[in-house]
Amino acid sequence: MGDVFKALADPTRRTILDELAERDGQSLFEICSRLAMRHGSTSTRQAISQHLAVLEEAGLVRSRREGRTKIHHLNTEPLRSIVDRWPLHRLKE
Amino acid sequence: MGDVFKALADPTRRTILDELAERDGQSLFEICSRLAMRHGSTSTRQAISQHLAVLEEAGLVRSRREGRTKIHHLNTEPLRSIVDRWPLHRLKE
DNA sequence: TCTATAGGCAAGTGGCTACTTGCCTGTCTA
DNA sequence: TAGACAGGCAAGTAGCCACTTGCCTATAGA
Repeated sequence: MGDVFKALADPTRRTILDELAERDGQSLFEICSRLAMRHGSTSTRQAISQHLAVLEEAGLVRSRREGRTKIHHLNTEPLRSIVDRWPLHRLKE
Repeated sequence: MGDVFKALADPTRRTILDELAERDGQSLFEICSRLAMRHGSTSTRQAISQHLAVLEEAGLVRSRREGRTKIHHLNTEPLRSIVDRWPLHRLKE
């Protein structure tokens, strides 16, 4: 299991999570084109592919094969480890 | 303002936040010794100092001077940007 | 079957970053 | 005021990481 925090450290990977949060279940090429169109990304397919691998290692993205395409899904459950680790409940003191 | 995610990417920095969460308001030397004693850290004073600077840049640590010592406080408010960014409310679906 | 499509694998490269090292500044106390 | 104590500054180094490049595998459709 990869490091969730390290996976989140890269801005491109965070944008990928944004994109999947907006439209879940995209293929690699869909993510590439939508990232370029809507987020002004210049990353190549290989770069995105490697980023997705890191996100998958960290458990933030799950994927399933469908023929020759690979569908990617967002999984925010690992983020709970961040929320639970430090006390967030100090609103006003 | 520094990058909160990048600040959290380093395990040593996360341990510093753990330590401050347990006992808030410590000096640099206190953090150093307690990190070595209780967390098995081997980091030098300078390393810790630089980590604290990164955490302060990210707003996760606030500090105030008290004579020749510098007291460090935990500030978890920047963590909210992580929690609010992606939908955490998918418990079972 | 041939070709286009969707994606994977692996080596190489440049830049960032954590850490070290050495020295310096400011503050308290005897 | 001298020395100990708390911390800062800055240059250098080594390892990691994002990205590229080139080639390969597998599936779908004509």
